[in-house]
Amino acid sequence: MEMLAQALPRAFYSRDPREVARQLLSKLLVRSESGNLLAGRIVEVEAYMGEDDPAAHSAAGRTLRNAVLFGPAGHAYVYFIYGNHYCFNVSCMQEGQAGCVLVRALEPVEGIAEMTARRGMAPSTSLNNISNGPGKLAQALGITRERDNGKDLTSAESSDLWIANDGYSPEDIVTTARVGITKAVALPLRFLIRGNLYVSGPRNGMR
DNA sequence: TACATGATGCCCT
DNA sequence: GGGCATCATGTAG
Repeated sequence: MEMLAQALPRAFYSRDPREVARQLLSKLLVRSESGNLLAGRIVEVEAYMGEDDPAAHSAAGRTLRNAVLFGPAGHAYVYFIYGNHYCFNVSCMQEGQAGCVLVRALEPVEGIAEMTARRGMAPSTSLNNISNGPGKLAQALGITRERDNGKDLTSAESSDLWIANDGYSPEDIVTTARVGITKAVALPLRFLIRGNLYVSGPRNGMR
């Protein structure tokens, strides 16, 4: 699996977050950890549009925290939220323009025992409770702001975190409103694989 | 320097 | 289905 998988190039991310979001479905998010691989298939994402999107961290312009969003595409934007959780995003667009994709859920593929342990769950934990949410998947892959914010995701050689294409693509994509935000709540910018068992909470537009 | 808030998850009822 | 932990960041004062 890993041998055939190729890291997605920067050009993949250098475009509209809505397009990047849809194209990221079924790709692999991979962590290399002292010789071991932790990997999950991306099954749910959300697009954040930059300065025109009131719900985006970049809405009020560049700050110290969100600087990665204004840099080159294909880099990790990781932030700490609610005093407990990390959220993992990929920067999009050209340098100078914000915009990103939040990865909200993964289908566990590789290193499942390790991911389960990192989540503090029993080995018998159901597979669909390991990485079905942005905070959960960050914990499962050991993603933190300190370790990963700003990291280049386009190379498996120079980074221990990247996104790979192993040839899969979703049969059907469901589009819904985004989850957990208070501004621009109605925009249809959440995308998930139809019928997938590993997505977070709401499997349709209702919540 | 102080304060309000949040792209969540878990536990309780 | 609802309450709440917990803290980094940004903005106001």
